[in-house]
Amino acid sequence: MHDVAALAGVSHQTVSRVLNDFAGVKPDTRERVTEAINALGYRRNLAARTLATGRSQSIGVLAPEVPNFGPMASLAAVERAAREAGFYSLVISTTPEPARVAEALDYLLGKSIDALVLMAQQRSVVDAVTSTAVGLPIVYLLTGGESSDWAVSVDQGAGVDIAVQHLIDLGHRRIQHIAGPIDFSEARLRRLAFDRIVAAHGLDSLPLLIGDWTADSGYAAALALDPTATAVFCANDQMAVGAIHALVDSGRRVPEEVSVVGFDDLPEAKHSLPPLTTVHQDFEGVGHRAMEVLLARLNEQGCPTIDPFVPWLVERASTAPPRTNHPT
Amino acid sequence: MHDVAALAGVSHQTVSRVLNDFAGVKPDTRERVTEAINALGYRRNLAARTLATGRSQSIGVLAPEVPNFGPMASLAAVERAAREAGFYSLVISTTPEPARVAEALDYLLGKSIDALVLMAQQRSVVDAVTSTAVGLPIVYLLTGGESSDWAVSVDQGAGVDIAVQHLIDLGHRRIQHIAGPIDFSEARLRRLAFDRIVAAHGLDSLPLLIGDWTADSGYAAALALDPTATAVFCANDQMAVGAIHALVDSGRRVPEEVSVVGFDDLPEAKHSLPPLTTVHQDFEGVGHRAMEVLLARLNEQGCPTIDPFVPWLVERASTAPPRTNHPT
DNA sequence: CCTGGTAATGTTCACGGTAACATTTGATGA
DNA sequence: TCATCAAATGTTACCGTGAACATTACCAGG
Repeated sequence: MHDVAALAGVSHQTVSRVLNDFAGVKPDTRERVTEAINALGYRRNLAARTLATGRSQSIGVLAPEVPNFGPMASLAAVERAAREAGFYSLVISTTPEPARVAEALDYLLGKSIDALVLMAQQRSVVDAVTSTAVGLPIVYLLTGGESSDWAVSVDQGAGVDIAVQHLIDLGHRRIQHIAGPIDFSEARLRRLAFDRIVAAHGLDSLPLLIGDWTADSGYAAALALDPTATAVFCANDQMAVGAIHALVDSGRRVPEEVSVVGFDDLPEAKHSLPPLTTVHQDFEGVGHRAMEVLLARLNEQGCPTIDPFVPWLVERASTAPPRTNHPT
Repeated sequence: MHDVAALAGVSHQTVSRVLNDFAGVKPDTRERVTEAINALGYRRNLAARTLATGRSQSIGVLAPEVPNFGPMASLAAVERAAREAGFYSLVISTTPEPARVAEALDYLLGKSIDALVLMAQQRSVVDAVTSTAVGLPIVYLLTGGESSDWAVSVDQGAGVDIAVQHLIDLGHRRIQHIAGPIDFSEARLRRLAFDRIVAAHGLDSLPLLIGDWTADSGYAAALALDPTATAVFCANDQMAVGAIHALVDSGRRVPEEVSVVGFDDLPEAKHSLPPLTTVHQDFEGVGHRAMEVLLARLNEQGCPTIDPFVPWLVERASTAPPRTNHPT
């Protein structure tokens, strides 16, 4: 910066003023400085800037390490919104072990982040962070609405309700659930909601199947499907795709013999065969909203209520009335 | 740090030595300092450290903004390998416009990154970077092997060859290609390789169809498929899935009437109906190798040859001999 | 012509670490 | 006992920027 100042014949502070768009710099001075900057290919040192100001103009994002479509879409939206607001995002992905979370958090705090977006699918991650983080605005994402303050979330219960209600409306009474890993908040919430609505309608309770979000695990789980079940509600689309494959492999037709519902509405869901009936979540909306909330918080504007996003049903060909109940 | 030093009754420099694991600190002094650190919840300021040392112990990663599975998998591998080597990764994703790329690069350089991993799917991005970046070790990823120096890549030509050869071996002679966006190096390379092998075998050249990597675009492209084509080679799995959907929708059976081959071998490819014959790429391997190369470069160890990864064919049910050529 | 005031610019210091060098401490052997 | 030397620790300067304050330039009005 001093080189630039020397070349432009001004002090380094004037250069700083030009860089930061301060008023009160004569146009021709400004131009001389700009020229010098370009001539020298000067680029300001952000570490020094951060050190001097105490702020880094960047928000930390603690993200899950497993790159699933949903979190990635939300993450991308967060990053875009951050950039549009003049912030850079410092993303660090971590597995949910407390030690790893603490380490990641240490790094982010050491980098003087101005705020934190916590994309935590597991309760343990939230706990690890809340026990550490201090004096920073935080917004929670993907927690399934468990922590109420400053949490942007999708109403999982509502999503499950419309999906299962759809099956019930079609006439299904033996519906089985393939859940995600139980340590995931979303998996737990979906499972609880499923149990609740099944009980509310007095349907038979079939054994719970558990997968790990992958299509492979959905395939494996569906092989163990109750032979009398006429419908499967899968906790995500990938498992649903795997389940359909398993059902077809074992000679059961979808949707004629077994209906399958997914959750997420991945871009590929509509091109699966049969096209997958599923619950649409606005991943990008969640990410975008999270940044809105965070910015409001940074500007000290109170943000009283954060309504959860309400997902909706996308009805496709993987669901149909059960044969057994409604013979043609 | 001075507070810590005061509490432990030593100088700040001794604290620094403890933090950096320097030899020559008496065990009990070290312990006192450690205690003081914990007592005060002290965390060192990385901006100051970076400013003082000139290095940030972090490598910048310029990644594409569209979160496709492949790049994401490679990215995750890069991050993991970086962390294992004691580096943090500073990921910034950008669209390919030169201005945006330059901006992203500016940010990374301003952050004093020690090296750069460039995940560039488009030539324009590579150009924008090479015209700017100076004095930094760079490794190129996903460029399809176009820039020869320090580029880690998958041999696209080999992948296309095995895929198309497979179709030819089955007896297909009218094979159409659904390519990705032509500004993507990978799309271009696959298309060129396809043209080459088709010409080499003297097969008929059918009109080129172009998609944008999405299943939707694959669906749209396949609707325009040549009626006489007996096989489609798609530049990625998502478009292949969309293509199968379109073919089935228009009453053509897969693989009985039309064979479909994809590229990438996404985790879901094997659960598509019919399971997708495709070319497997080792995305994680590429990411991992990129970091190996980068570390070797940082340590001034010459890294003479970087062999491209060779993809392989995964044969599944979406391909079969053509009916017309080999009537049963 | 001088005064007052504002716009433009310059000077100094601090941010929180690390590196280089300076100093103190403590053990060893003549 | 003291010289010697290495180990342990302390002191000082500096990294590149921005904030606060100091200064200079310039203009208008009495």
